[in-house]
This record gives sequence, C-alpha cells and structure tokens, in this order.
Amino acid sequence: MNLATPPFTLRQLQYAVAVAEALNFRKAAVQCAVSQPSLSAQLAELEGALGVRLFERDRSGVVVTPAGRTLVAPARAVLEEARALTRDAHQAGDVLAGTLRLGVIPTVAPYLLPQVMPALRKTFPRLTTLWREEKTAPLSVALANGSLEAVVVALEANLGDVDHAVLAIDPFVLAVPRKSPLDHDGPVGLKELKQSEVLVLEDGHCFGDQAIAYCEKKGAPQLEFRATSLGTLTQMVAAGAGVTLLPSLSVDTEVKRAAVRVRPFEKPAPHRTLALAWRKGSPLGPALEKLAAVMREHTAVARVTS
Amino acid sequence: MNLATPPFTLRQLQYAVAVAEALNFRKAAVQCAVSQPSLSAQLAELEGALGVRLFERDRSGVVVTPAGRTLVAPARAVLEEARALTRDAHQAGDVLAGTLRLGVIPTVAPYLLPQVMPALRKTFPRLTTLWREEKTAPLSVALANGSLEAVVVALEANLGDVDHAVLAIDPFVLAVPRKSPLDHDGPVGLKELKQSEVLVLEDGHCFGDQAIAYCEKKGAPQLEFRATSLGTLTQMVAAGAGVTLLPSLSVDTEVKRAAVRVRPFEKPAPHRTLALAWRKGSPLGPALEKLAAVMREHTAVARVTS
DNA sequence: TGACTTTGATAGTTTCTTCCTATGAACCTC
DNA sequence: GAGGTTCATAGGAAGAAACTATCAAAGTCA
Repeated sequence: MNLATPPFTLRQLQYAVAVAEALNFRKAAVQCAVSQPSLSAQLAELEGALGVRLFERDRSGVVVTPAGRTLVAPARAVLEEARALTRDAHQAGDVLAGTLRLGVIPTVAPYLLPQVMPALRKTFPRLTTLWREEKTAPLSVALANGSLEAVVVALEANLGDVDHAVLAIDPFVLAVPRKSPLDHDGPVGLKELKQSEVLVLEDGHCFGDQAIAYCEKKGAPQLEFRATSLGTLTQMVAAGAGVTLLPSLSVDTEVKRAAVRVRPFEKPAPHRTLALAWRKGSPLGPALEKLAAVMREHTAVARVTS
Repeated sequence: MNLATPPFTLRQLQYAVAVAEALNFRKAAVQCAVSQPSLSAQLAELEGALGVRLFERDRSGVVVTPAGRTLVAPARAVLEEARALTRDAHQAGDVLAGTLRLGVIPTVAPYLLPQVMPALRKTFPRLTTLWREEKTAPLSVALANGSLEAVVVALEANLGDVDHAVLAIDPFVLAVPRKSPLDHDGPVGLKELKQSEVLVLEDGHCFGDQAIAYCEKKGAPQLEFRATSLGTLTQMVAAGAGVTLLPSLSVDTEVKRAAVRVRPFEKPAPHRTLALAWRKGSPLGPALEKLAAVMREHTAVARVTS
C-alpha cells in the first residue's frame, strides 16, 4: 500500500486546535509557546495545503469556518493518537511490557513452561509471551529472520551467531523398565548400557541427536524405531521395549506417568545446556537477560541420584 | 486541555511504516522518494525521540523490534486518519458538502423552509442545513460571533455590515375578515386603512416593525394587543378582531386556514426584501451565493392581485 | 472625537531541520 | 577474495520555522 505523507504537519494541527479553542491567535500562540507570527504563518501554511480557509480573522475575534470545524475534532483525535503511540512505543522499549515472541524446543516446552510461566506473569505483569514450539532448526531460522525475539534451546545444538543466557544444566538419565534386570539402584555404567536396546527420538530433535551421539560413542545399540516425543518414548520403555535417555528436566513429569525407573549415568554424565538465545547485538539483550534470570530462578531440573 | 505536540513528525511515521513494510532501508527510501541517508537520519531521529529502537539493522536484513511492531500499526492509523482529515477539510471548503448552520426569522421560516428544503436537499445532497429560528437581533449576534454561517432576513432590518444575496421581494397585503365591509375586490386605499383597527406582531419581529412603521405613516389606528405569530394574527382577523398586514410569502399557507380575504395595497405597496446574509468577506461567500440562487429559484411569493 | 489598546498580518533575520551526494564499514555471494 | 549488498556517517546546500519589530484596522474609554 502506498501511504503518502499528509500535506501538513502535526505541529500545524496542534496550532489549529489551539486557535479553535482560544479563538484568539495571540493566546493560542502563548499556549503553544511560540510567537504569534509563527503561529499565523503555520496556519496560513496549513490552509494553503488544504486549500481551505479554516478561520475567519476579523480584527475583532476569530471565527471557525465549517471547514475548520470539520478539521478540529479529527485533528484532536490524530494528536491524541500520536501521543498514545509515543507512550506505547516507549513502554514497548521496555520488554517487560508488551509482547515478546519466543521459541522453545519440544523436549523442553512441556516441562519448562509450566514452571516458569507463573513466575514470568507475576514478575512482568504487563508482558505477554507468545510461545512457538519447534525443533531447533526452524527456531533458528525464525530467530534470524526476526519472527521470534528469542528462543529456548540447548547450546549443544548449532545455533549460528547468537547471544545467550544459560538457564540450566540438564543432565541426561537412563529410563529403564520396572522389573527388568536394569531395575536397580546405582549409576549406569558402560556395561549395562551396551546390553540394552536404546529407544531414541525422531530426527531433528537436538536432544535425540545428543542421545544418539552418546550411544554411538559408547557403543550402545539403538532400536530402529523413532518416537515423536519423550512421553511416548517413556511409555515404550515402561512397556519393556527397551531403555531410553531422558533429560532430567522431564523426569518429574514423565516418571509419574509410567512404570519406569530412572538412573543417573556414571560421571562424566551426558547433559545439555539450556539457554535463552537471541540475535547477536539485539537491543533487547539487557531485557532478555532479566527475563532469563527469572526463568533460571524457576527452572527445576530433577536431581536424580540414587 | 493541553495537547502537547508529539515529539515526532508525520514524515517520520511514514518512513517507519515504509521500512516495516519493505524490511529494507533502501527500498523504503525509494518508495518514499527520498535518499536512503535521509530516511536513515529521520528514523534515527524518531528512535531518539521515542527513546526506543524500532529496527534492528543487521547488515543482512532489517528486523522490526517489538517496540517497532507496536508502533507500526497505530502509525499507519494516524497517517490514514490524517489523510482522511485532509479530504474532509477539503470537501468542507465546498459548502455544498458538510454542515451549514443557518438562521431564519419566524415570519419567514414556516413558509420558506417547506418550499426550499426539498430543492436544497436535492441540489446539494451532501449538505446538511441546521436551521435556527430567531428574531433578527439574536440572529445578527449569532452571525457576528460565528455561531451561524448565514441568515435569512429582511434587508429592511438593521443587520450591520454583511454581504447578502436577495431571495425575493415580498409585498405586504392586507388580510380582512370575510363578510366585513372590507371584504371586496380591489387594492386597499388610504381611506379604507384609516377606518380599520390593525393587529400587529409583538416587538422584535422585523415584519411587525415594518407594519407598524407603515401604519403610523399612513395614520392607521393600531390595536394595543400584540400577537406572537402570523398564524394567530390571521386567526384573530378571521374572528373579526380587526385587519392585519401579512407578507405575501405567508398568504398561501395562512389564508387556507382562516376565513379571511387578502387584498393588495395601492402602489407603492409596502414590502420587504428577503435575503440570505453572511459576514462581510466570509470565505463562504461564493458558496452561499450558490445556495441563495437555489433558494431564490424555489421561493414562491403569492401574487395577490384581485 | 481622539488617545490607547488589541487584533492578526507582514518584513527581515537567524537558527534549526532536512535533504542531497559522497564515502565508509560490515556482510553476502560467487 | 572480488564485487555487490547492506545501513551509517560526513559535509554542505536548500528549506522550514522561529524570532523581533512593525503595521493597519478595529474596539475601548475618557
């Protein structure tokens, strides 16, 4: 759409409104904090631009013409709206108010959001957060092209050039079926891992990629089948289909729902680093740091010891 | 109310909208028909004024910040409204559209308005006329102080310094009771007038003043009682209370309703000159002339001959 | 009626704003 | 790494808007 600039300025509108109120050029000029000739000139300009006489200047008193009257009310509205716009933009500069579009990966969203949302709402009551749940790659694209302000991802994934604030270290644990040979205390060692079939997520999940990489390094056999979420994965483990790696973040939620035991890995345990990331140099950086601080404060990663 | 000028210009808003659309300073500059540095400078100015960064300028692509997004939609609205305002003011300059506040004296209103209103509505379909019915003096004040654009009055009254367009010559006639000695054909002469008691309007009606002046000049006796409208006056004549002068304009309406005969005066007959009058030098002058022309065309003054 | 005040318009200057062209630094593409 | 993008910056010319001073016309009051 082609929006041409109106042939007048806001200042001219303001002067016109002032004169319509004062019905006196001098007083209007005083109220606008300019000299009377300046105001006269601007109004003459405005009338010229509109091709319409707005005021009749009798030496004794100013009279608003019909054209003037039709102009004044909308002019006041325009000025008022412009002022409101200033205020809105101003407070939008502070991300703590307004709308923030955020991304989050699927292996984090269902566990993190319920934890942090109440705190965010309470700490930033005037902030609206819109969350988009996608795998890392699409999030990265959305972040780069500006359709998201920030994303919650694992730093171990490839993100390109971003700034970030770490939210939590999220160690991986092994979920094993109840009443299986693996259903006992103590950290998982290499030997046990090798004799299990590991269920993993479908392609594209950074957590799945990490799990696969870990298993390959350790020589653990993977099942061909790929699940679409940590929830289904856990249910499959409970059903005895194999074992799986889970991020500690998900443990509290998933273990409640399934007959599995979770056991930590022997040190050094695999893990991911959850962080809030944004475009490098974004002016929102400082504000996003604050946001991240509140999120970090309320992110509870289950500590699996046993 | 104190409406401060917003700290930015409409041009800056336009540039911001253009950039938000093009997501590219150069293309936006082309669309705004300015050089790219000019646009950059204006946007920097705007951002400074708002204290908020509206766009992130990565060398590869522009991204709108949340503050920018909250600004763009209202900015578009402001620009659109400003444009609409231009159009409205423009067409308000042509009185044939918009609202016109008009005054009319009571001895004209009930007879003239039904005649001219349909024509006005038809000829100027986008014109709204607001009519105020008052005696000459208050109309004159209202005209002077700008609360009316024009008035329909008799030029014989004292109006001060106005421009005008004549609508009609309105000869006076004499209304006499049916079945009275005066109830016969032919113009009214001095002798007949002197032997009648003349009923007149209350003070302030210019028509009443003219009637009284005429009677005094001719030596006709006036009844003390003063009526408040031509209608009641006519009814009193029909009841045999005396005779009265009527403007021809009112004859068609009033004679239908009452048992009176109307007779012309001997030449030179008294009369009034109906005109549309407006403030001297008013920019509406040319338009009001057009309005008057249409009114003149549709003003029917009864021709009383007999 | 004549001095005085008040009205908005005009003239001449000065200051500030906006624009232009030219150029620079960072990034992408080939 | 050459060439073509991107937006930002610098310097200077043109324009807009402000100021002070003054004017002509109309109202006010003695």
